[in-house]
Amino acid sequence: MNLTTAEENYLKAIYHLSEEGKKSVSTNDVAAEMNTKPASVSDMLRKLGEKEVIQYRKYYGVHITEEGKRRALQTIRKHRLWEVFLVEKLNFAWDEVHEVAEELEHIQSPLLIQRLDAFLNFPKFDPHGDPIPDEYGDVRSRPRIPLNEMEVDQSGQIVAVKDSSAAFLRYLDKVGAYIGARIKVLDKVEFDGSLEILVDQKKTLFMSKDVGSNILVLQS
Amino acid sequence: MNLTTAEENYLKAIYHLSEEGKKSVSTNDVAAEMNTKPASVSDMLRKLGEKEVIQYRKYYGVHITEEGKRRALQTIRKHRLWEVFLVEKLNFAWDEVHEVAEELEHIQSPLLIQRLDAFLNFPKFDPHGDPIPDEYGDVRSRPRIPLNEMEVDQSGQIVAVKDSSAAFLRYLDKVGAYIGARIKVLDKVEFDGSLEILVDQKKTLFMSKDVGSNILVLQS
DNA sequence: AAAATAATTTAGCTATATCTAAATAAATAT
DNA sequence: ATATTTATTTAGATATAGCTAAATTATTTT
Repeated sequence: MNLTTAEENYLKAIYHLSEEGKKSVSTNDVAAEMNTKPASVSDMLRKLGEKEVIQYRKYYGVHITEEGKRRALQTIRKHRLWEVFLVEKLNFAWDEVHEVAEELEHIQSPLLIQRLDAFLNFPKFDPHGDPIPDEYGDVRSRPRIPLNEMEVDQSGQIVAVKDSSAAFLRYLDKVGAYIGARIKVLDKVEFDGSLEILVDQKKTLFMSKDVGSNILVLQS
Repeated sequence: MNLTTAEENYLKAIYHLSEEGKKSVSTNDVAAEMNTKPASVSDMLRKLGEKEVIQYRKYYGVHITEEGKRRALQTIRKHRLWEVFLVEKLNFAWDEVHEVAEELEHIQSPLLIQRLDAFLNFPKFDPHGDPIPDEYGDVRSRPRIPLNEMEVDQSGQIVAVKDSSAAFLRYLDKVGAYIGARIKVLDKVEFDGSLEILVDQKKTLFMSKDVGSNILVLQS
């Protein structure tokens, strides 16, 4: 049984919301995430329930099923592989890839994805540092902490961002930070939690606690 | 004003039918080409007429407009660039690419196509030997003749096929012919027009007149 | 020129995916 | 425990893209 593009997008949104720890995901949550109206969501939840990728009880929100999770992870896998392709092969900036990947992820061809994966040399993380699920939906994530929770003198590598809005990504680019950059915490201001960071053993960078909390670091 | 995926597909079909020399393209022709019913075509022609990519007079078929031609060629350009990508980078066989390219051609991102074009080194022909229109819809085609119209002892290179059905492409693969192969006509049987061909200065190949008429050759 | 046939269009239906407005259920506050 | 507020669903639209069956127009045959 196949899902339409719209259904795939809803399922992906429900998967992401489910991962945020809540027991169940509400109609309103989904509407906010998808930028649609709750009325449209109700209808879609009924359909997804019938297709058994979610468990839906009217008025009480939804739970994603195992089958639903599997399918959402397939879509996420495709999205992230295309992002790697766009950045590494077509020289897109990492803040330009999301929209296009959002379209590419719905192309139906298991062979295409297999070949793309091989062509890209089986990448394990996308350009934002998010892990790429394997064919079976397994994800190997790296242990990572927000930059602002590191101690002075500790070092690591930027591997992901929490807020991947275009605005934030552009900001990072501007100040010379990027996924993969090697960093060291030079100073933490006790008063406001702002940080002084050494990037790639060259540049010194000042950032607010807020910015720091949006940057995830693999410690070394 | 944008076209939907379905509208793009109809327009492409109308463009191809228009190229076959007829003055105007009929509803039935389009229905046959698109595997839909004439009733559905009537409706779509009305819409495409309103969007001014075709000129539509009820009961008298359609003419594609300049704007329509420009748009059809953009879609064809995208389709053929993706085919090159699938064959050259992802190692697809040339008889496996059509379906996937049919989906990929509808991704909306001028930047993507620009970058893909550059990544592929600005190819001028797709894996079937068909020319790739440039950004402005200009097409440079090579003069080419059907293999069965060549004389004995003449040489050339296979650059395209007329019938690009999967069955025919598989047949060619099986017998060791391919786009790009250098060939020489060793013999033509007067009785039935069948041919004896030397492929890549190594293999000898016998083929019927029918097969020969489906293979297009750039003479040298 | 009328009749028969073929091509095309229209009308009305289905399915998807959205919306607004109204109705209803659940949660919260008094 | 009742009233208010919030969340959710239902009902009824709209738009796209397809279908069948009936109606209409164009073409061909006699």
